[in-house]
Amino acid sequence: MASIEQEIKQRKFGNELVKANINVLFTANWLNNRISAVLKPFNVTHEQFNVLRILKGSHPNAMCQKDILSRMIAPNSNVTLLIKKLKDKNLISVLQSDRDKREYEISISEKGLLLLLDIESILQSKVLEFNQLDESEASKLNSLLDKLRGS
Amino acid sequence: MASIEQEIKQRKFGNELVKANINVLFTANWLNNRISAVLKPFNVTHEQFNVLRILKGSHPNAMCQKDILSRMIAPNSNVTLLIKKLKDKNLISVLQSDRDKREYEISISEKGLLLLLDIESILQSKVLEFNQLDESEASKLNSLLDKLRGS
DNA sequence: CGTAATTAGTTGTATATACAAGTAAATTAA
DNA sequence: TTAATTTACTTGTATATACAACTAATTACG
Repeated sequence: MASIEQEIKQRKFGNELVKANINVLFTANWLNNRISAVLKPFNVTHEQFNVLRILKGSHPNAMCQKDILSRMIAPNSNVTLLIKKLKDKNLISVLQSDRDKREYEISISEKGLLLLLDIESILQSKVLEFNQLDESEASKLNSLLDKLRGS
Repeated sequence: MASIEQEIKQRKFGNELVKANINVLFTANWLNNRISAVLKPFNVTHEQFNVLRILKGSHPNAMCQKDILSRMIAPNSNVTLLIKKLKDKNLISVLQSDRDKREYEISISEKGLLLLLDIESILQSKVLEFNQLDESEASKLNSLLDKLRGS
C-alpha cells in the first residue's frame, strides 16, 4: 500500500485540502471494495448489509422505511427496491402498519440475524487485518472527518 | 452539520476504528453528493470529471486507457464506455495508436479544457465554502487516511 | 519461425443508482 | 367536514456499475 500520490500516480496536489478531499474519496472506494469482497460470497451488497445492521440495531423493534433511510450511510438508493431484495432473501420481514397504512413495519428475521453474525466475524478480522490505526488515531481521524463536513 | 453519530443516528459505535471506517464511507458519500451537484449543470458525472482532470494533467501528451485507469479515484467503471461518453461530447479526442494498434491515444480537447476551467473555479469556491479544515489539519487527515490503508 | 501467453481494449448482461413523477393515506385548516 | 397539503412509499426510466467472456494485437519462448 502507498500514499495517495503514489496510489493515483499524481505528482503534486494544489494543496493539502484538495488532496484530502481526493484522499477521502479514494480511501472510501478502497474500503468499499474490500468490504464488498467480504460480502460477495454471502450474496448481499454493501448497502443491503448496512440496512441489515441498522435493523439489527433496533431489533426486536421494527422500523419503517424513512427511519432506515435516515440511518443509512449512502441514503441515495431506491430503498423500496432494496427492501424488496432483502425480503426476497427472507432476511427481513415486512408488514403493513395498522397505525399508519402508508408505513411498513420492517424487522430483521432470524435468518438475517444469523447471516449478520457470520459476516461480522469475518469482516471484523479482515478490517483489523488492513486497518493500521490505533484507537487514538482513529479518534483523531473521526474528529477531522466531522470537521471537514463542518461539524 | 453534525458528528457522524448524529448524522446516521447511531447511538454508539463498537470502537473508534469501526466508527472511523463508517465515517470515511459517510464523508465520501457526502462529498460526492456535493461535487456531483456542482457538476450536474455541466452535464458531466463525477468520474467523467476525474478523467478530464487526469487528461489535463498529462496534456498536451496523450494517454491510453490503462494509464487513465491507473490514475482514477474509483477505477471500477467501464472505462471504454466512459471514454465514449466524453468523446461524444467532444471533450476529448481518441486516435488509434500507430505504435500499438490495440491502444488509443486519448487527449483532452480545447472544449474539454475550457469546461474544466469553468467547473474548477466554481468547485474551488464551493469546496472552500464547506471545508472547515486548515492546511495542517488537512495534512494530518491525509496521513491518517494513508495509514488507514496501510501506508 | 510458429505457437503460447500476455496485454489492451470491447461487448454483453445483470444489477444498482439517481431521480422525476405518481399514488394513496394522514394531517391541517378553512 | 371537506378540500388542500404533507407524508410515506412506489413506479418508471435513463444511466452507471460490476464483472465475466470475448477479440485482436503484441510479445515471449521452444
